[in-house]
Amino acid sequence: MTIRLHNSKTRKKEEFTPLDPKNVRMYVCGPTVYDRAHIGNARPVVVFDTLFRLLRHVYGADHVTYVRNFTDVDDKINAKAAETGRPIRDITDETIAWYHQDMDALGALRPTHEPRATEYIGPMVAMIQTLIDGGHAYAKEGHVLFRVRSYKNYGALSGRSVDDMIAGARVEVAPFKEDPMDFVLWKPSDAVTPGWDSPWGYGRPGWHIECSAMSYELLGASFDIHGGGLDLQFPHHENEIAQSCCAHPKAGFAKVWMHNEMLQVEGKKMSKSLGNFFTVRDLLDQGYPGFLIRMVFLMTHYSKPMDWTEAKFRQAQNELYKWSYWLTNFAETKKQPSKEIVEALADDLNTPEALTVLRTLFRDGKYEQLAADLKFLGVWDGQSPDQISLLHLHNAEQRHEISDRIDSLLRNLEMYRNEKNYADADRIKNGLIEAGVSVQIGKLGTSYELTPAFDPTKLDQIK
RNA sequence: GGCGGGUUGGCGGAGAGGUUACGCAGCGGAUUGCAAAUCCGUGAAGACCGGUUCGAUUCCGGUACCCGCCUCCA
Repeated sequence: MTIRLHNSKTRKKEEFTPLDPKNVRMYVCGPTVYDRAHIGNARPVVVFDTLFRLLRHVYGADHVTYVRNFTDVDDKINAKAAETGRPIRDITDETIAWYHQDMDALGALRPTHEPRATEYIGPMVAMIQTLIDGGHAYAKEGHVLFRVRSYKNYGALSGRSVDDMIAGARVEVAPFKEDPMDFVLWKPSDAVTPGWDSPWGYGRPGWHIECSAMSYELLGASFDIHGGGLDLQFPHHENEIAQSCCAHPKAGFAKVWMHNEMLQVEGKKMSKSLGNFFTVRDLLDQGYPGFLIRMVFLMTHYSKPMDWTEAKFRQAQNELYKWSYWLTNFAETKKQPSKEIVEALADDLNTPEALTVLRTLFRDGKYEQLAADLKFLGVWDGQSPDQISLLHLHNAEQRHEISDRIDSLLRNLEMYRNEKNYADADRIKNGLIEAGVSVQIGKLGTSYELTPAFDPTKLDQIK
């Protein structure tokens, strides 16, 4: 099995060859933990979880190490602490727990390691010292700055030159900077901001150094894949490369860089002011099942901008709903994923192609394989049609009541049909259809399915 | 202003220099008391302008529009 991945660094699709097939190593930039993850935050999680699943399948579950960090020292967290009066650790612990709940719901496997930045201050300080010793960084006025001009390849990842960026003239020019593009490795803290003692005084790390330090500690100076959202390509990843490559000049740092494109909502950039901002938790609470949210993500290739729309969700729901009727016996299947689905993912994570594979399996009646492939993708894990369609019904008691009500209506419908009283039969049938219940009248009897449009309140209007 | 990406049929969305993507919706048929479901069949595209080529939606250049980053908002 050959995996091919688009490498942002070379801008080409390349054959993936692990440095060590017994230990394939991937690092993905994780969240800053100050609030619930929004829907855009979830895209890289699902994208790289899909890659994680593929790598585990190809190289073996015990031969893949996936690291995703938690940034738990950050000015947004400090601001939240100041605003609420709560200790920082409370806020970050709570947010991490939320993150786990929400991402678990999307079917994302937990990474092998989820390091917190605050637990790696020592390695960060050590790396900063190495950079200073090597002439790549300098301390000034309690700050330590990375000397961008000392790394000749700076800008290679994002296709920019230092001179072009300065011409853009939007960089902060602080008096303690030798060059406007130099960025902070360490900055001073006051009495109310979190800080640690260091050779340069009491302070806290800049944003970028944590990923360089933690990837080094957990994956080594060279590893296979580094991922994250496209928005991180510059400056974050560019700075990571500069730091890591200058601190460990003989190593290659990440071989393959992968960036997922951004997410929009109903055709617009998600923003609080447009009112199209929502969190994963908002969707889950409204009854959008996590596995369907995941399926919506898989409908668009990771390298393309993705639009979250209600219509797209409905499409995913309808499709999975249709399939789920044939999968009830295969909830526990141990069948391996099909060659076709693995090949689709191996081709630069072509998840839309993977969905086409699923449709072909369905069309050909290969239901157990369909179940196995859905499980492999993390899109379905034995959910019944009702769990896919009953959006707003969470409690079993309600469900039971509704099911009794529909059964009773169907008994009346059958009675009228036996009497050839088609007027009354149609009245009930149309009422059920109006309520979003799909009615099937066959020679052997009458049955029904709840469609995604099901609205229980409309059942009461049927006389 | 600088850099990067995108633009495919009514909608979603891929691959491939030349042969049906696929799904949804539509249309026709089988079936049905009528429907639904199912099955069979079917129309529909490649932003615009040039270039390369025997041939381009697929390669190259330009234009328009959209998006992202350059501002520690993913």
